[in-house]
Amino acid sequence: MEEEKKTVRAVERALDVLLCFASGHEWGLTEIAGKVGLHKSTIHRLLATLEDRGFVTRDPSTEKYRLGLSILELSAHLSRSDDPSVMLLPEMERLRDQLNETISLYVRDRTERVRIQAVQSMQAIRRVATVGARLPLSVGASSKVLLAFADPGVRSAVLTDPAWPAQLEREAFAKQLDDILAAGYATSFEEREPGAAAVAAPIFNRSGKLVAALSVSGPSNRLTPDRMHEFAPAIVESAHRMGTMLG
Amino acid sequence: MEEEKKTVRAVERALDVLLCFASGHEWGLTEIAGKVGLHKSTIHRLLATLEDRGFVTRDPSTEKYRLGLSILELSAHLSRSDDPSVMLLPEMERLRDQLNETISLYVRDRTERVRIQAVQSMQAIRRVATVGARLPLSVGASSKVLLAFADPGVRSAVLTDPAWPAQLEREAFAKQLDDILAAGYATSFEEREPGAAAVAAPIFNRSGKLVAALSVSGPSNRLTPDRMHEFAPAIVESAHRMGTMLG
DNA sequence: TAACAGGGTTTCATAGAGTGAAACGGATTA
DNA sequence: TAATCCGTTTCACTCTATGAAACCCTGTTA
Repeated sequence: MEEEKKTVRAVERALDVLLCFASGHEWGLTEIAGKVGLHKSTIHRLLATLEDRGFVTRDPSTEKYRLGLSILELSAHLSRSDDPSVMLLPEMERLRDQLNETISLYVRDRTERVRIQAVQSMQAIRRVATVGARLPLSVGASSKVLLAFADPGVRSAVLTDPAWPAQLEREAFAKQLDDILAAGYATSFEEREPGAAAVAAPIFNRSGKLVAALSVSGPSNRLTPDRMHEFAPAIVESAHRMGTMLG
Repeated sequence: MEEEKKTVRAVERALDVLLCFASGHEWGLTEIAGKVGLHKSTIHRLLATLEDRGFVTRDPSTEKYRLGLSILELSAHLSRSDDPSVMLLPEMERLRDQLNETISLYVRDRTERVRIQAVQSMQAIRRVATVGARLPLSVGASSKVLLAFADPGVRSAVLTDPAWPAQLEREAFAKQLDDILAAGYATSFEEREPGAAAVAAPIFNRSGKLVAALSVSGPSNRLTPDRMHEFAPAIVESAHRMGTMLG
């Protein structure tokens, strides 16, 4: 049962160090060593390398490490003109203006989902959504959309992943996904965060492949279950229109 | 004369692979191997590692590599609330509205400068500036500001850097920097790019340390030398106001 | 149809690169 | 002055990253 990994350990470790900065923006060397479970001297060398290439910098005042400008440089080249997160922005803004709630766009990345675009509601009480956030695929309306409408192979692969939460009853969850598949959209009510609710619909490209989930989220007192089902047709239609904009 | 490098070679190479994506967004394995000068199999392993951690992905259609969503995740945590690029945005927009030219914010990163923020002119013909761009420190108004007002140690270190363009006459350049230091701002006319001109002024934080250069740039027929000197006081004043906003 | 070319993938022996324990140094606090 | 708590440096050992070569595709040329 030998798992042949064709990866480079030192690089894996360095990238794990970088990923520490996905939660919180400033860490000391020892803190990072604790987080990734490696010896101080190892982290020291990795950080020196990352710093040399501009991926991290040391804050002059606090002496702690933070992300460097190379990340900025790379992120500038992330979105291309045919990128969904750019192409779909106008339609997202239109939908936001129509419903006046926060609109997010999620894609699946292995066994998680990533928010690749968001436009905020204008209301005083609103869902605040940061682009780039990485969330579990096990809860939330968009998660269920990303699983329900995925290729069957993807769905079963994710559900049988060892990292999948064990307490979640697979039978019931799979049943729920089938219902969503039939309904064409998903809702969640205080599922991931108390006080928050969301409706999500799938976006397919022209060749019928699931590319993203479009979600409308807000406080649960405004987005009641009734209200969400009322919104659903508009969201499904908007998601459909977005699909036709993609290759 | 052994330079003791305390960095990790494999990680350096992996980061160099990532930095390939700072120019152009899509590369094949062999192309990358050519760019960084390593063997195909080495690049293959490094890319597999980067892909495993979500730093690159393969485009399903073209089979080429491009940046992954982990970059997006990290870039979301780049700008903090006390980040100049966020703090100074309103004032940059105000200045743009006043002069109706493109406004950029540059910081020095070792022997280069990086555009950390930009707001575009509304005119039909305008300077288009992408955030994150990395430019040489040897030409352009902002470059000269970043050097002229830097600590003397920094200035001489950069000017004597082996990578500094040899044809540039150091004497004359140093003289020019001193003039800029006296004037309080710098201009450049078709210096880096034909048809483009710029004025730049230094931004100091409350403790008097140079933190960034504020630049106004546009087509050289609008930004004539005369016009730039006319604009200068407004730009210097705006830069000064920005400085008071920073810690 | 065979030969070729140009991408990506896999294997493998070898050297030398990365590793972590421990010791060191420099702050800050008791 | 002792005691912490970081970050830095050193060093012997082992394991890991390396690149040459061979291999596998798919598409192109003769």
